[in-house]
Amino acid sequence: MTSPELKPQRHSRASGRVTIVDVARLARVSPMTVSRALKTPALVQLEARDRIAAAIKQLGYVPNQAASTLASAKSQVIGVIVPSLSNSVFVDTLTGIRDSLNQHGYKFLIGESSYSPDKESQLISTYLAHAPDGFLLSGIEQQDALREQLATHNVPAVRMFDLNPGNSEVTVGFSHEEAGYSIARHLIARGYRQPGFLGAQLDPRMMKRRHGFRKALSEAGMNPEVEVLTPVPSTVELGTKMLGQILQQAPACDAVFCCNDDLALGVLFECQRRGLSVPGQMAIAGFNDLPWSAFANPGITTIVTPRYDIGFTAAQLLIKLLRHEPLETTSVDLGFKLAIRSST
Amino acid sequence: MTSPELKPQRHSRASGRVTIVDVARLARVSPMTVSRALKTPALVQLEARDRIAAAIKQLGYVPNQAASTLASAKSQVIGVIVPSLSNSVFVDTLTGIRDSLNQHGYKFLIGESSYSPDKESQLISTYLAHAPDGFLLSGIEQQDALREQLATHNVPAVRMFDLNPGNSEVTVGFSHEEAGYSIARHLIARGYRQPGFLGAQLDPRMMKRRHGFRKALSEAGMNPEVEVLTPVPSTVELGTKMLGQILQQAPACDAVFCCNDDLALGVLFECQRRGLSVPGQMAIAGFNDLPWSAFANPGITTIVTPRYDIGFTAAQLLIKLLRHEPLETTSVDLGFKLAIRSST
DNA sequence: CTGAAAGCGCTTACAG
DNA sequence: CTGAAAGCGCTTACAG
Repeated sequence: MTSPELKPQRHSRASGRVTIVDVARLARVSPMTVSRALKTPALVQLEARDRIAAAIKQLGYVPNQAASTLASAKSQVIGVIVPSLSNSVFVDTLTGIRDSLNQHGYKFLIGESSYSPDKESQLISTYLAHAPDGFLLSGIEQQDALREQLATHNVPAVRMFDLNPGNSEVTVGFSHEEAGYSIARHLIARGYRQPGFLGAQLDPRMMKRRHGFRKALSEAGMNPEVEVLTPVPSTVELGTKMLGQILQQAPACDAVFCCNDDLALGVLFECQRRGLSVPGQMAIAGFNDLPWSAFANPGITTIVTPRYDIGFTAAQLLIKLLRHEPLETTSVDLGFKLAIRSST
Repeated sequence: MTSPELKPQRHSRASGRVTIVDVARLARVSPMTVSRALKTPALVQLEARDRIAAAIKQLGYVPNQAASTLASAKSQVIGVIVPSLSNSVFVDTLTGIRDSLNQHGYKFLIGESSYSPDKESQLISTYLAHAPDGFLLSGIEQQDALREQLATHNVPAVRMFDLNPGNSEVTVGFSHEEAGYSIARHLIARGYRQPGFLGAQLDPRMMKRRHGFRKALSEAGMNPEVEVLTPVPSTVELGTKMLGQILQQAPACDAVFCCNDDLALGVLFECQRRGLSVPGQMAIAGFNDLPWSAFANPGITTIVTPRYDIGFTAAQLLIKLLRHEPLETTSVDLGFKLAIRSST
């Protein structure tokens, strides 16, 4: 006969995983002391610390982040939303964010909004389930519903790539309008008579660059209406097509400002194909200073954007917010640089 | 006198967050039924389901992923490690992974190993704290310690970008050696006498492409020793420099195989600058078919790699593994295509 | 400097 | 189809 005391065991849910309790037992301390040794070692006696370290190593202990998040209501995760990963501009920003967050033990979840406000809101809803400590968002044109959602969940956010003076939302970027303005001023100073604008994607920041560009032309008494706009993403291929389109519209066009360098590269290739000398018959200016721009033939005049620094600075500001440290300003202008090269 | 029963409340840790209990109360069901309505709605009566949905909406309830992960030991998170995010090849793979995982409710953590096995192991250790359900790794040359770690934690992994026939590790990619071989065969068939090799990064897959390239030259009785190798990452700028280096080493070199298209673009610009006609005086072949390759002037001959499909397929296989479904094969060869254009 | 108790918000494993 | 109880592995809030 089997013992009637030997009931089948209920609720056996052990994951087999090594836990803080196992480490504590081996190191002959309480679980609480192991937790302290990991988070605030200064509060734990050196001897105990050594025994704990040895036990962790021997057992191959890895802390369970889910348990930590649940108990502390802090996830050490930052949600990052960028418009696109195919655009190396945003990858550079992610690198800046990573370099900044890694120093402070934060991880990040990367989301790609494809420039869609709806998708951005949706991603943020999904990420909220992971209880992120904060968000890094792209642009300043978020939907009201999104603002409410962030406020309800009490999650701080920093906006990147634009400026937002006079607004309480923390923003890190530069003035796209001024950048477009300065390209136009440069082309005017060089003596081009009919500069045109090539715009893709048509996101808000691109439209601001366009606005600055048109403003400078108008101020100089020149025609600001020479342009080709399309909502599709900018690529080299698109640039090759847009050159033909703008020349058809304005045969006298002698310079183009491309809203991104990949468009500019496409224009350059197409000029070569058509036997148009650059900058003699067609000047080309781009935007962002992508890695190849300086090495093209000829080198492409462009706006150097501080995208790595935008990511790094935005992350630093977010960490300050999380620590409730005071900020000097809510709108950080990192500026831009006009790089004049042989294409204009 | 104040009542002696009114003790100060201990252990008040309420986060203020809306929980499943709040939803349950409002919907007049148990928390368990709310949980079921979310995960397995078919098991919940339609009326209850409607009341729960209304309560969720009214309260703005968002499930706490940390609590779910802790209770179920399933995180719905996949760890993805790629060598580099600056290389658009891997970004395309991430897009494929995303398209595949999103269908099944998984999120993913992206790590960048910078082609370093040490960094890869380190990232995986960090990610293990998040209890990922699985990993998608790049390459087949992982360290033994890493294999052990994955085995200990019982986390399945799929390798990407290479082949691994006869091995039990699941791998999705194509043969880099065959790709290098086919580029060499093409250059030989076109009549080039002294093809050279330009290699950057020197990662294992690049070395396999080189091996295939050299093998074809040797078989044809040609000199396989014309090459420039450097461990730095491939860029357009690097390509402009490497052309000079290989011409110095072998002035008769009349064709180059670049281990990546950005190198090829740099070579093209430098040829233009030096007045070398392409392909007349110098033929150029690249690798990967980056977005601009077809639109350069001339279009660049290259190997079209199935990088989106690699990501998509690898994620599909991982999901099968997680569901303990049988796989037909452990090494999936997605192949490659030789795109012959005007540069060769 | 250390530890016992309680709780974070879910899901598992039952029982009905 | 539904629910009460227990537990996942940590950290908080005390008390010493």
